[in-house]
Amino acid sequence: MRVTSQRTLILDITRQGHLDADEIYRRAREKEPRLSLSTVYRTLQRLKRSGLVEELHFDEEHHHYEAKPSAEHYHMVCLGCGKVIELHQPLSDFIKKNISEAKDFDIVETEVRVTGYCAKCRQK
Amino acid sequence: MRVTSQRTLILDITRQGHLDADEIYRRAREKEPRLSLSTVYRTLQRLKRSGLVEELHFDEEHHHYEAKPSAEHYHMVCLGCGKVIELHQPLSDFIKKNISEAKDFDIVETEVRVTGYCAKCRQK
DNA sequence: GTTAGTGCAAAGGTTTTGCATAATG
DNA sequence: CATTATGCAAAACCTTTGCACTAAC
Repeated sequence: MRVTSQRTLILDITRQGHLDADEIYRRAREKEPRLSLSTVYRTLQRLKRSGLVEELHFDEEHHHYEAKPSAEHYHMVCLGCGKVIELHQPLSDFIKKNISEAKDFDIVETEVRVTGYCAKCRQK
Repeated sequence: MRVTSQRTLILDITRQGHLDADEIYRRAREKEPRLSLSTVYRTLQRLKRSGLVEELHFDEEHHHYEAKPSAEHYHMVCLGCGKVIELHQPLSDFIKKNISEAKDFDIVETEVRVTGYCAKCRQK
């Protein structure tokens, strides 16, 4: 896998949080205006396969991406305002113990997505 | 919300497992050949909002849907063969206790998606 | 130099929308 | 009968692909 300026840039941007492909594209073009959207998609796929980037599935029609974080965390999506809150409670130990033993399954990744209402939206 | 033959049919099919919109469409047309794909999409959205149907996010580019099950369960997706295994271990109690207290968040739904390799694919 | 990656434009697939028609309560 | 849902066709949207060109190793 070759190191190109585009790949470095995209991976860097991916560290800014959970962004969708188009947002990554827009931010990347500020630094490298000739970058194409296809390269963004191709690169994200590659980074995902090589395990550097995680693909997230919120409730919207498209995916979001973020650099695979060193510290395990999950996401809560508010149905009221769309805000995404990061969850730093580790769950994977619990899930792994509970599941992989019982099911003989080799877990590579765990995504936990909780939807509901945040404190502010609950009041309304 | 009106009860129409299309809605009843779609909700019924949704009970056959986690299906994508197109598969639901194909199965539904066997019984009601004049049904349109737009109705399938519109109906799934409505059923989702009213809480009767759950939208699942596997690794593919499109969503899957299933009737909200009475018994809590989650999904393991095998990266080797694509098989989806249902997980009947309840996690939500653990998650709720761990999360909603700490974060003041009102949980409506929890999706847990585990990816990895099933017993067969692990051997290869 | 050979191979892999990029940009561009075009195609592919899925989902949404506008509008006239049909069906529900 | 008023209102909501449907079917159809077209549009919108996101993502992928083919190909000639460029850059990395």
